[in-house]
Amino acid sequence: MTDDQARAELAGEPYKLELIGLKGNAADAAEGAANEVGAGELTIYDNVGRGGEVVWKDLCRGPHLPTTKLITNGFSLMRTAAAYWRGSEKNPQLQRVYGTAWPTKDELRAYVDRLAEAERRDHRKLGAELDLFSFPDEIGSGLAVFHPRGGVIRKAMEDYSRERHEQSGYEFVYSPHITKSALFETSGHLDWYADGMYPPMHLDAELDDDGAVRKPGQDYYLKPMNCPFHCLVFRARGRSYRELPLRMFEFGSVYRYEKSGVVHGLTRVRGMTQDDAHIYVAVDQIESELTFLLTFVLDLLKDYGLDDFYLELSTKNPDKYVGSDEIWEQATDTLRKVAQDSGLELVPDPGGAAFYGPKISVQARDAIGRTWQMSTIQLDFNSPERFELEYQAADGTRQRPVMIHRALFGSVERFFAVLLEHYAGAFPAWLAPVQVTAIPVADVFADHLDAVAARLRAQGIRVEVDTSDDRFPKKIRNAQKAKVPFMLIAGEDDVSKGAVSFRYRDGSQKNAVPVDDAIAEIVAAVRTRAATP
RNA sequence: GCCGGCAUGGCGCAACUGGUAGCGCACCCGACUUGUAAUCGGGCGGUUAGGGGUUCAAGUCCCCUUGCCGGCUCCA
Repeated sequence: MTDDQARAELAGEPYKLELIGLKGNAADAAEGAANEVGAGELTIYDNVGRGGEVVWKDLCRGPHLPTTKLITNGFSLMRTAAAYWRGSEKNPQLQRVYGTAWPTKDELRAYVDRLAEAERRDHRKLGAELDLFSFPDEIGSGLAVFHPRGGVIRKAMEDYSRERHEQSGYEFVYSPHITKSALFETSGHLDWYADGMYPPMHLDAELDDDGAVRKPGQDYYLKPMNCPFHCLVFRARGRSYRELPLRMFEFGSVYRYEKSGVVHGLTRVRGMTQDDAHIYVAVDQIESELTFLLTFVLDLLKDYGLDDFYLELSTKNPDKYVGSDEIWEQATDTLRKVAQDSGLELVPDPGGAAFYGPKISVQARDAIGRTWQMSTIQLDFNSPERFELEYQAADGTRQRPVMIHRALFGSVERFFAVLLEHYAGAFPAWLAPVQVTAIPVADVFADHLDAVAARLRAQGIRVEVDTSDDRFPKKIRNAQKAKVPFMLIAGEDDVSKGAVSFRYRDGSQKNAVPVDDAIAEIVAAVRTRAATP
């Protein structure tokens, strides 16, 4: 039908009238509205009740099912929520009702099961159950504390990361949590991202009795990023081309004032620690350094147990960038080449780049097939300029380095959450907060296990002997609930043979294992960093 | 930030249309000394997130604040 006919039919529906007005509008199509209204003829479908009467009618490109009876078996309403009209927060909100429809009841059930599985693995729930971390209200939204058990995991994660960075030629730096506003004026963050920062701490000016300024007032900010500090480290003395690539690494804690509605467990927080590195390279080193870096990143992620990746290439947002088009193009081409050479799937993300340069991000699929954005590798032509970074080249000229930002975990908190959900709390032995629980069948056998535990501890294994007043089956249950990878059990039989019974987290068991063998197996399992059933 | 929902001991929950907060687990004490996911008994613990209001009376009703959950938007 024509637009006018449609307007007449839907005269009482302001939003529908707006859609009719958008039909075929090229400008809106470019913004993604093309999916809402096609450019062809308008069609309106009548939705008919049991008696054949028209219950309501709606614009729809169609086609429609002749009857909803077809899907009543696999249909379920899931939830309701508010959504902005046409996806813009400037527009009014409408109530959106979410439903899901499947060809069969079984497929619906499978879908609902997947949701239930994701809920079972929810890191917020596991974090409380396993006593890993919490978000006390008194501290504030999006600000976590790690409990001892979570702290052990986090320390193991960080220790291994440090070890690998050290082997790969990174140097460790440290920077403060707050800084005068001047630093973020230089970096440009106050211009672009002041809204995302915690508001400043004002220090008032100090005046002499005669009113002269003795000490000017000052604004201090919590840092939302580490890069400006690293640039200052670079600039702290003259640099030579011989030092490049110069790789600076820091577990840097940053604070970002995320909007109240977006904080979520450990995956979206207001205070976090980034495993942040900034690499300063000469222009002709970009490609080789990126290749080296991507290999490093993927290898390390694999060691933490993620092995299913694809890459995303985020390119220039035409409304939000600095630097010349030429250098953007060149950098984007280099990133694309390195990504393609990796052999991984490459997905474009047009307009997704930061204002200062394009990036590659590594997306990882977890144990139940969900994807998480993990590491990012970003090129930055802007910061070296703003901070006037220079090095002396072989020919004696002064050159400007290019900066590469990269975070491998993204943030330690977020990576912690991803691993917690990936493993559903059953961390591999090297990360498990308690690696071995030793359980005597009766108190009299505890000495035997104490001796075994002492030997394990000497090898750096985290082991506890359960000498509580609980009865034996309860102790098994407790260790099982805590998802401890290995249980060593000793009763009369084991003690008389100088052995232990070796129970795994999956419930399987080997009896009469000589103590030496049990210790060797545990030490080996921890050192290989392999997943533990 | 926006829309909607929610907030009861550490955790999970209960308390009819307003009528002086209960249970399980955890924790503490005692008994039991046990062969593979919960031994028994006793006890501690809450001014019902915080503040204000309505009422003879508020966990229950109203308002504000804080926080959480589901989305939207955002994510340097």
